[in-house]
Amino acid sequence: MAITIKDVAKLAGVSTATVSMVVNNKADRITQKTKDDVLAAVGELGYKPNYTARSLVSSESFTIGLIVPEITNPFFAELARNLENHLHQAGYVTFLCNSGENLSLEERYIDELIGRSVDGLIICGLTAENKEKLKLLEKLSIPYLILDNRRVQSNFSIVIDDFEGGKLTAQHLLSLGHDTFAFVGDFSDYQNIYRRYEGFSEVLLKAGKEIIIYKTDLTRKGGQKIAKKIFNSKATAVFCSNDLIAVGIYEQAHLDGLHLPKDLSITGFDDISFAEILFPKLTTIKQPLEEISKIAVSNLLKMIQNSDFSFDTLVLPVKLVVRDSTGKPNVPSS
Amino acid sequence: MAITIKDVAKLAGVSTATVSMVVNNKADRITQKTKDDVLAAVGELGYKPNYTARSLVSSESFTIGLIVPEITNPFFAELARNLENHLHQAGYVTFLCNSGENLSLEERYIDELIGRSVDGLIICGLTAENKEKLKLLEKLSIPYLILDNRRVQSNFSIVIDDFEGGKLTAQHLLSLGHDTFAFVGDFSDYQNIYRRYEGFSEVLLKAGKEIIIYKTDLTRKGGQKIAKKIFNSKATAVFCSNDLIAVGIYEQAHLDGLHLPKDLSITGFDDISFAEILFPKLTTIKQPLEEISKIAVSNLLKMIQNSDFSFDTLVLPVKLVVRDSTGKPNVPSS
DNA sequence: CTGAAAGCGCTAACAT
DNA sequence: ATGTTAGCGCTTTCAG
Repeated sequence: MAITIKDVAKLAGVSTATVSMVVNNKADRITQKTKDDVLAAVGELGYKPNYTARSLVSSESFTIGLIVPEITNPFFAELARNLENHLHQAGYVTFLCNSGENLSLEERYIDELIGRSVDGLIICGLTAENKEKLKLLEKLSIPYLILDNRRVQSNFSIVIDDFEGGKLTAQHLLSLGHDTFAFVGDFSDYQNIYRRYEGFSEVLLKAGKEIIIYKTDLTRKGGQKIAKKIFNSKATAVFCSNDLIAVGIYEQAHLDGLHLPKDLSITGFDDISFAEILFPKLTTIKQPLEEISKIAVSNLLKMIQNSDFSFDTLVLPVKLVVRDSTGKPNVPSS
Repeated sequence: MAITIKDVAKLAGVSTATVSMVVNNKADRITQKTKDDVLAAVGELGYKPNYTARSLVSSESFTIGLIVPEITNPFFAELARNLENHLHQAGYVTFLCNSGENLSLEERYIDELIGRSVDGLIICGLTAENKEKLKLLEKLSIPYLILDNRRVQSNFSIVIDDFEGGKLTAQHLLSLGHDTFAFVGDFSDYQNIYRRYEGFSEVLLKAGKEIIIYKTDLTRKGGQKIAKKIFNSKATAVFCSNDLIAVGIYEQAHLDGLHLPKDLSITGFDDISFAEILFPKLTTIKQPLEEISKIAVSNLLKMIQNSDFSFDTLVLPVKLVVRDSTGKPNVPSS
C-alpha cells in the first residue's frame, strides 16, 4: 500500500494537519524542530502526496488539460512539448488529448478533463461549434486558453499574425517576379487560415495579380491530392496554408518529375522542423513557438492564481524564412 | 459549482448510493423505474462523475500515464497518438510526459503520476538506472508496460525484432553489391540499438565484409555531426539506427553536393511518416506501430483488470521497406 | 430493492 | 505551536 499522510504523522509523532502544513510550505508557525521531524519522516518513508485526495478538498490538482487537433503534425508536437515542459517546470502535469478535429471527441475530452479536476485547460484548434463548452468552463471557473484559434473569435486567445504572414509571403513572391498565384488550404471553417489568405490576397490584388484558390485538407494528403490541378494551372507560385500541405505537393512534384523551384515556387506556413529537410528546403512563415508556449503558460497560471486576471486576444509576430523552394518564375522561351 | 451526485440524488428522490449504482452499471437489483428516474435527473442536470473523488475510494481513476523520450520525434508522436487513441476508446485519459531521456525527470514523472493515482503506466525508452521505480510500481501494484525498451531487460516489455531489422538491412545492402559498410548510432546505452547492430553485423561479418562504427546521438543533429566522417570513409552503404539520424546525414549530403544513392546508400530504422518525403525516399525498417499500440493497450488493460495477468517480453516482427535511398555502389572507373 | 453510514487521503477552520 | 474535526464527492458494505 502507498504511504499516506497518516503514516508520516505517526512516525513523526504529530498530527496529520501538521504534516500537511509542513509539506505544503504553509508552516509559518511551526517549530523548526517539528518541521525537521516531519521532513525526516517524509524522507524515511518516501511519502508522496496524493494529488487526487488533495484536489478533492483544495480544488487544486496541479493538472492541466491540453487538447491538440493532431499530435502527429510536427507543429503541434513541438507546441505540445514546449507547453508541457513549461507547465511541468511550474509544477503541473499535463493530460494530452488528441481531438482529431472532431467536435464530439473534443467535447468528450473537455468533460472528462473537467471530471478529472484540471486546474486549467489549453485548447488548440478549437472547434467552432464548441462555444457551449467554453461557457461551461466559465461557469465552473476553470481557466482556459485558446491557441491556434482556427475558428471562433474568443477571449483568452493567443494567436499569431496570420494576416502579416500572408502579406510577407505575397511580397516575397511578388518581388521574385511571379504573376499568377495559387492559394492552397481551406478557410471555409478556419478563421486563421482565412486571415492568411486575406494578407496574401491584399498585396496581390493591389498589384493586379491573379490568385487561384484550391481548397483541400490541411494535411499532407490534402496537398498531394490537389497538386496535379495546380501543376496544370498557370500558377507559377503557390502559397500553402501550412507546411504539411507543402509536403504533399512536394511528393507529387517529385513523382511528376517537376523541378522545384524552377517549375513552381512553393511556400508554407508554420516552419515545422522538417521544413528544413525537404528538398528543396521550404520557404515558409515561422511561428514563434517558444514564445507562444511561454506566454500561454504564464497567462494560464496567472488566470489560475487570480480569477480576475483576464485578457482578450494576444497577437504574436511571425517571420518569413526564405529558403530554396522559391525562385524566379520559369519564363518559357517564346 | 459543479453538479454532484447529491444533486442528482435529490432531484431523483433517491439516495446517492442508488445514483452511484445506476451510473456505474452496477444496478442489477434496481427497479427499472428508479433507474429511469436517476438517468433522467443525470441528463437534466448534466451530471458528470468526478473521477478524482471516485478514484479516492475505488482506486480506479481511468487515467494512464505515458512517458516518452521525445514527442517531437515523429516515431513517438505516432506511437503516442495510437496509444492515446486506443486508451481513450477503452475509457481512459492519458497523461503525457516527455522525459527528454533524462533519468531524474523520468523518476519525477513516475512519482507524480503515482501521486495522481494512475491506473497504469506505459514507459517508452526506459532509462536503465530506473529499476527502482519499477520495483516501487510493483510494490504499489500499479501495472506498467515498457515499450521501445532501449536499456534493460525487463518484464512487461513489448519490443520489436531489432535483430531481424539489422539482418534485413544487411542482406538488402549486400545483395546490392556493397562491400564496406557504416553503422551509425549509439549502443553503449541502448540495448535495442545494439541488437540492430548485432543483426547487421552477423550477416556482414559472415560474408567477410567490413563495418565501420560511428557513434553519435540518435537525433537529426547526431546524424549531421557525424556525416562528413562517413563521406570521407570508404563505406558505400550506411545503416542508421533510426530515421532521424538518416535525416541528419541527408542534410549534410545535400550541403556537400553528394548524390544519393549513387555516392552513398543510406538506410534508416522506424519508418516515420517523413521517411517517404525525404529525397530520395528513405529505405528503412518499418516498426508495426499500430500493432504495438494495440497489443500494448490490450495487455495493460488486462493487467489492470486482473493483477495475475503477466507476460514477459513480446517480440513483434519488422519489415524492410525498400525505397530510393539504396542502390548499387558507385564503382569508380579504375 | 434501496438507504444510511463509513471512509478513501487530504486540507482548513477552529480549538486548545 | 499543534491537534481535533469536518468534509470534499464518491463507492461500498450492511441494514432494513
